[in-house]
Amino acid sequence: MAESPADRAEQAAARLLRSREVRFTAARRLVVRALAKADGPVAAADLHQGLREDIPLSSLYRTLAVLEQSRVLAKQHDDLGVARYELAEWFAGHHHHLVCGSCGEVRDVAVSPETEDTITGLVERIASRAGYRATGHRIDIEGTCRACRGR
Amino acid sequence: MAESPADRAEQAAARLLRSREVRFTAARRLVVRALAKADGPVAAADLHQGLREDIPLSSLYRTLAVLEQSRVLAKQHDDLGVARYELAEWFAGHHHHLVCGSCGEVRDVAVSPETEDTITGLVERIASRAGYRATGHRIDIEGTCRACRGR
DNA sequence: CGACCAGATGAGAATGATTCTCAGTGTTAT
DNA sequence: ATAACACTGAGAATCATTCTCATCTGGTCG
Repeated sequence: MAESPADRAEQAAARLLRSREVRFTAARRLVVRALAKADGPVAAADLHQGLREDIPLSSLYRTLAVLEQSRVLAKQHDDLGVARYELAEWFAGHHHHLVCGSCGEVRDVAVSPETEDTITGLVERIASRAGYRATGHRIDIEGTCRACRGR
Repeated sequence: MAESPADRAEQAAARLLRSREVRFTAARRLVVRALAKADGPVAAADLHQGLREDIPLSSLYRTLAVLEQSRVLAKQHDDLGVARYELAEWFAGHHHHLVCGSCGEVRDVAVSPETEDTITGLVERIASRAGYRATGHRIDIEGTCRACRGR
C-alpha cells in the first residue's frame, strides 16, 4: 500500500522539526496528520472536535503555536477573525483560497505553474512600484460555490 | 477651496445611507471621515485613539458594525486576528494590500486598470475551473517595505 | 539501573477584542 | 407636542486565545 498524504506530511514535518531540534511528539503528529487530510484551513475548535478531544484545548493551541513557529503550519484568520491553520506551503504546495460568500466555506485551490508565474510577475511589479520587495502573495477569491448556486 | 477626500467620502456615505434609510449621525460621520484620511485599514482601538476617545468604544464598535452592514465600510482581520476597517471599494476604489512582514504595516496599493483586468481574468478562470463563480478577489502582497529594508 | 533535566502536558485562571444589555436620550413624523 | 423609534453610553458578558503552574516524560549520563 502506498504512502498516504498524511504519511508524507508526517515525514516531511519530522525532518523539518528534527533540523530545528524540536520534538515531534504524539500530539504534534496527530495535528499534522489531521491537517494533511483537510481540504482547507481548519479552526482550533474544529481540530479539537475532529481529534475526539484527545488533546486538551490549551495543549492544542500550544501545539499549533509550536508547529507554526517551526513553519510546519501556516495560520490565517477567517471572516469572523477566528484563527485557521493549514500545512505550510512548503508541504502542501503553493495555493490560493476560494471563499464562498454564501456558506462561508474556505477551500484550497491549486493554480497551474504558468498562471502562477503570471501572477507572481504581476505581484512583483505592483510591489516594486510601491517601493516594496515582494516575498509572497495570498489571493482569496470570493464567489459562490456550486452547492449554494444551486439553491 | 476644493473638496477633500474626506468630504467626498462623507457625501457618498450620506447618499448610500439615505437610500438605505439609515441615519448619518455625528459618530458615523466622524468615523467615515477618519477612515477617508487613513492610507490603510484601521483597527477599532486606533480609531478610538485617533478620535481622541470622543466615541466610547462600545458605541464605536456599533457604529462600525452599522457602517459595515450598510456597505460603507469593509472589515478584515490582520495577522493577529484584530479587525481592521476601511472604506468599502465602492468609495475607495478597488485596491489590494501590501503587508510588510517586518513591521506589520498594511498599506493600500492601487493597480492600473489593465493589470487589474488581467488579474480579474485569471481569477475568474481559476474559480470556474473549481466550480465557483467568482464575484471578487483580494490580494495581499507580502514583502518588505523600504524603511525596513534600509535597516 | 537510577537519578537528572529540559522540554512537554493538562487544568484552570487570565487576557483582550468584541458583542450584548439596558436604561436613558435624541430625532422624526403625525 | 407627543408618540414611536433609532441612537447612545456604561458596564457586564462572551469567546477565542494565551498564560501559569504544578506535574509528567523521555532521553542522557553516571
